[in-house]
Parts: sequence; C-alpha cells; structure tokens
Amino acid sequence: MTTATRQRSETAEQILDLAETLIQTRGYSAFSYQDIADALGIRKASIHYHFPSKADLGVAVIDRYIARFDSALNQIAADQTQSSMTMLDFYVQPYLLFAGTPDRVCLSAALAGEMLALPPQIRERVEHFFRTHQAWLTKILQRGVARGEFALQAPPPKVARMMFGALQGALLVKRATGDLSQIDDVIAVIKQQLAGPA
Amino acid sequence: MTTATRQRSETAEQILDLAETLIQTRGYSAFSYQDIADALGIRKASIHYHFPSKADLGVAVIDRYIARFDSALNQIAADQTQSSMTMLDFYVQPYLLFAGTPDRVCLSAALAGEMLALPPQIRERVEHFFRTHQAWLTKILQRGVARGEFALQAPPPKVARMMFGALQGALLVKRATGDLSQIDDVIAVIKQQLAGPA
DNA sequence: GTCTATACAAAGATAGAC
DNA sequence: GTCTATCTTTGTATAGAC
Repeated sequence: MTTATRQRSETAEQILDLAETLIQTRGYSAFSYQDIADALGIRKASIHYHFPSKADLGVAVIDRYIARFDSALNQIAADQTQSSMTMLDFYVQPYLLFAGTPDRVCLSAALAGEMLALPPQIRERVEHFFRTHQAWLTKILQRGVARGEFALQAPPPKVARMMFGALQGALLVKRATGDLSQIDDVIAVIKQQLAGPA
Repeated sequence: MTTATRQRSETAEQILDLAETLIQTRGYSAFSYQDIADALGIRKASIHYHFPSKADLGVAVIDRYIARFDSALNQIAADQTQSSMTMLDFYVQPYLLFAGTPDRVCLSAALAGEMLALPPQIRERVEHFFRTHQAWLTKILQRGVARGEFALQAPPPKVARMMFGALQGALLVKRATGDLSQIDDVIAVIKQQLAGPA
C-alpha cells in the first residue's frame, strides 16, 4: 500500500471536501483556512494540524482528485468488450455531473486559470492531469478507429485535444453564463463528429 | 463620444496593461496593487488615484478587453464579400496570438476560473463576453451554411458552443502543459469539421 | 486532535502634504 | 498626479496549553 492510499481522519476528509469545492468555485488564491474553519465549525489552527501549509492542502486535494479519475479511467478500460463510444460515454460522466451544478468546473481547469500563482507542486499536477487525459482519450479514439467504430477526419491525438479542450471550456462557459445545457450541446456535437460523415 | 472612449492618462494605460497581463497569468484574486506599483516604479496610492478600488480596475481592464474584441468582430463582419471561413480565420487571430506566448490565456477564461470570488460587476462582463462571442460565431456559421460554404452535422448554435469552448479550453491546456501547438491542432480539427464530410 | 493566543506579512484603502 | 504615512482587515503560520 502506498502513501497515497493511507487512510485519513474524518476531519481531514471533510477539510479536503470543502477545499475541493472552494477551489472549484472561487479558485486557489481566493480561498482561505478561515473559510474552511467557519464552514466546519473548527479553528484555523486545527486545519494546520492536518495540512501544515496551504500548498500541502492544495496538493492533497488535487492528488485525491486525480486518483479518483485514474480509478475511473482504469475501470472503463478494463472491460474491453464495450464499444469505444460507450467508453467515451463513461468518460464524460464526471463532466455531466459538474454540469448539473451551477458553479462547478473541473478542478484542474479552475487551477489552470491562475497557473502562475500556484505553488510548483500544484502546477505539476495540473499539467499531469491534462496530459494524462488527452493521452487516454487518444487511446480510445485509436481503438475506435481500429475497430471501425469511429471515422475521424483528423489524427486521433488532435481530435483528442479538441474534445478535451471543448469539455473543459464548456464547463467554464456553463458556469459563467448559467446555461446548464452548454455541456450537453458540446458532447452531442462531439459524438456526432466521431460517428463520421452521415 | 461615449464614456468608454474618453481618453486616459499614460499612467492609467500602463496600469491597465499590466493589470491585464497579471490577471491573465495569475488571476484576479492573486494580483495586487503592489505588483503593479513595483513593476511601474510608483506607489500603491498612485494607482488608487487612477482606479479607486480593485474592482474599478478590474472592470476597466475587462471593459477595454471587450471593446477591443467588439471592434474586431465588427470589422470582420463589415466586409460581406469575404468567405465565412475567412471570417473565422480572422476571429481566431487573437487566440493564435495568445497561443504564441507560453503564459497567456483569454482574460475571460482566467476570470471564469474564479467566478465566485469576483465582484458582481466583473462577473456580469465575463458572462457578457461569453454570450456575445458564441452569438457571433453562431451568426457566421449560419451565414456559411446559407452560402453553401459549411456543411454542419449539428445546428449552428451548438457547433458555435463547441468551437468556442474548444478555443478557450485549448488556451488553458496550452499554458498548463507548455505545448504551444495545442491551439493550432484544435483550430485545424474544427476547420476540417466545418468544411463537411470529405 | 483541538483549542487560545499571537506573530508577521500583505492586502485594500484613505488622508493629507507637495 | 504622486508621494508619505497610516489604518484596518485578512491571510498564513507557529507555540504551547488542554
């Protein structure tokens, strides 16, 4: 068992949950230990006990976020009897979940907006998240092409980039405009294009 | 002549330029009057003379940003002899400009990442920016379809949403990963899809 | 593991001299 | 229009009692 999976106290988990939401809605720079202390009814010093510095907390939040996605991606790829489109449908589930809320975007996208204000350890992880997801999408697209399920008009890596950017951008636009149908529309257009010319 | 076009002092312009860059690279919450004072070799109080509050400065920055885009969009639409694809090529110019720098994203996308931490006046403008651009893109797509230049597999408003999100997302990913080819790839894929099935 | 108390720096902002 | 000086609040962080 690695360090990443060592269990955490109940309070630590609550702190992580709240910090994740705060970063997604207000950004890393704009949230404070005080915000969390108020919400949980504890003192700032107690949070420092669990996460000595704000950077430590930020790293823990994104590491957990990444781990959740990694687990989901592995699960999807585990069942090779599925169609590639079904795999993509599973992939976009988290985006649809965020889409259902008025104020949530992908944690990594929120962080990417303030990239140069982030501690280096956090920056690295945002970069890792983006690279990993685009690579994963590329693999699914290649699989779909190989199996004759997709008819792409551009190389899989480029289509993967377009898809990933469109999903992340759609969440940002959704929140800013308050129009929750943004992601549904974007996903619909993407899927139609993968299916190939009618 | 409207208020928006009233001329500003040289110092005020320098402050706006720097604030714009700082918001694009570090975000609204993370930049301070001190950052600007240091860079310009002036005092914080001097900035407060030109822009009483941080919200005032933020509003001035995004208003100028929006005005620049509005002007560009109007210019593009002014010459109706152009092809719709040419109009789109002009539209993506600013994105390509940002794409050439390692750390710039669209001002509105940076702000969208920390939406709930923004003063209401700024939030409104981000929303306005997103709505305006998607509406403009929709009009160009409709024009292209009407003139037989584009063969879309989905309704123009939805394709416009996908395109816009993809462009914004591409800039964020570009900065996070450091791969400047992200936008070129995304634009290439988008254009190929507009041209219709081969 | 949580608290009180406190240190220390930075932020946004204002008053008033020049 | 810019400066010095100052105020107030907030943010991150630590020491040490319970």
